[in-house]
Amino acid sequence: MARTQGSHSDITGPRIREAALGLFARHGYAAVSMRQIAGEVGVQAGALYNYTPDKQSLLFRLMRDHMQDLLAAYDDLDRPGDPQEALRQFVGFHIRFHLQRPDEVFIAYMELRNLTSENFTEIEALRRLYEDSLENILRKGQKSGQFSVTDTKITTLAVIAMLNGVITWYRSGGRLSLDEVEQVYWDMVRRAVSA
Amino acid sequence: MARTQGSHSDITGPRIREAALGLFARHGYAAVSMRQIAGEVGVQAGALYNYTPDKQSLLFRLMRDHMQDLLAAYDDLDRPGDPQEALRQFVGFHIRFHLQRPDEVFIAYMELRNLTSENFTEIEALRRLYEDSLENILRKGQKSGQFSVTDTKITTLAVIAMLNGVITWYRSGGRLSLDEVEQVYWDMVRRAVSA
DNA sequence: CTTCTATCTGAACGCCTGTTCATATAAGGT
DNA sequence: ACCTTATATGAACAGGCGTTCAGATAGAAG
Repeated sequence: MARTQGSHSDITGPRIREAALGLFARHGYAAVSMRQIAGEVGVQAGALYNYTPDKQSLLFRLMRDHMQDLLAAYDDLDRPGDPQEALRQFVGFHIRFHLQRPDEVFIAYMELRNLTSENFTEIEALRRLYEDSLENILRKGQKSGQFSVTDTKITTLAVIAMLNGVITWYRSGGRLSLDEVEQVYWDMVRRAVSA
Repeated sequence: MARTQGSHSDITGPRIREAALGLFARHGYAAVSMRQIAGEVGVQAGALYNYTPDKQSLLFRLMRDHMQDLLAAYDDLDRPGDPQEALRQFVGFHIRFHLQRPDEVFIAYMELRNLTSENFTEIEALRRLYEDSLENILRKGQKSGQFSVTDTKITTLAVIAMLNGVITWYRSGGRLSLDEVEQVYWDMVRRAVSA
């Protein structure tokens, strides 16, 4: 049979992306086959090629869309002028945004090496944009004397690495609430950079 | 031909592990074939099975040996009694040890999901041991009033995540020396936990 | 009711996978 | 010089891979 009931492009497309997202996150890009993805959607492997030119593009688009969503969401915020407040906002935003999308985040930094070099370059550029927004906050605070950081670039990477750690252990309904987690991390970040 | 000149068990064995280490780190466990590893060593794929029962064991032993080396190296240190000094030592040790073994470190946290569940459990236990040694320092400092951390477990994970970040960007001969990097990170960690 | 077209199937393509094993050979011991 | 044994080859196995495509079908359009 073909074109089974209720099965349309605008339904199958997202379902393929969701299935790929979950499987890539759980088992890794290289370990997941197109047939597995198709199986999860309930379709034959050939049908996937109505929605992606190939497996690589499937991965790339997941990562690109995620990075673009991240940048757009951060851009949408009303950013405080005060560096300390801006940093606090960044920490909260980063934690919450990433905890809402564990699979995307996992893929975005685990599967970089499985991108072709052109695709890697593009994703790296997006990531750099995001890091720059944190670095700008740190530079502003350094200039105003509110922060004291030896090297804004390293501090940026260190802070983001620290915040990313949260997704490896946080489980909703666990010992700490989201607010408490945010508070703990904010305390550490604030003290780590404050003058 | 077989048993080519100068080719012995005690040479081929390590060479296989080295080849696997580099390839797993660069391309990921799932993306590397036994034939690729054999090719790098200069033997046929079948010969690998004189040294490992299967591909999974090759990965597992690399990870287990790394974790054991890490624990042994840390245990060998003369640990200071003062929590502040102990923390400083931990930060320096962690950065230097990990920068000396970028491939092992990369594998140790990227390939966890490719371990069978028994193997995963064993590696996780070793990792926990290492994390515990940091948590003990934090707890001691908290008790003595030198540190002020809301949650020692989270702080432990946050500090390690931050320190691990260094291996993603540090290149020897780059802008900063190892000493400078250590200093920057120590400044951040110290302030992040200090009372 | 018929036609058209988007959507899917199912088989096929050539190639690669981890692993096994009979066979060959070079080194080490006597 | 011979024999043993560790070590390696190279072919084979069954199965999986990403991708393509002719053909089938269901829903939309007229």
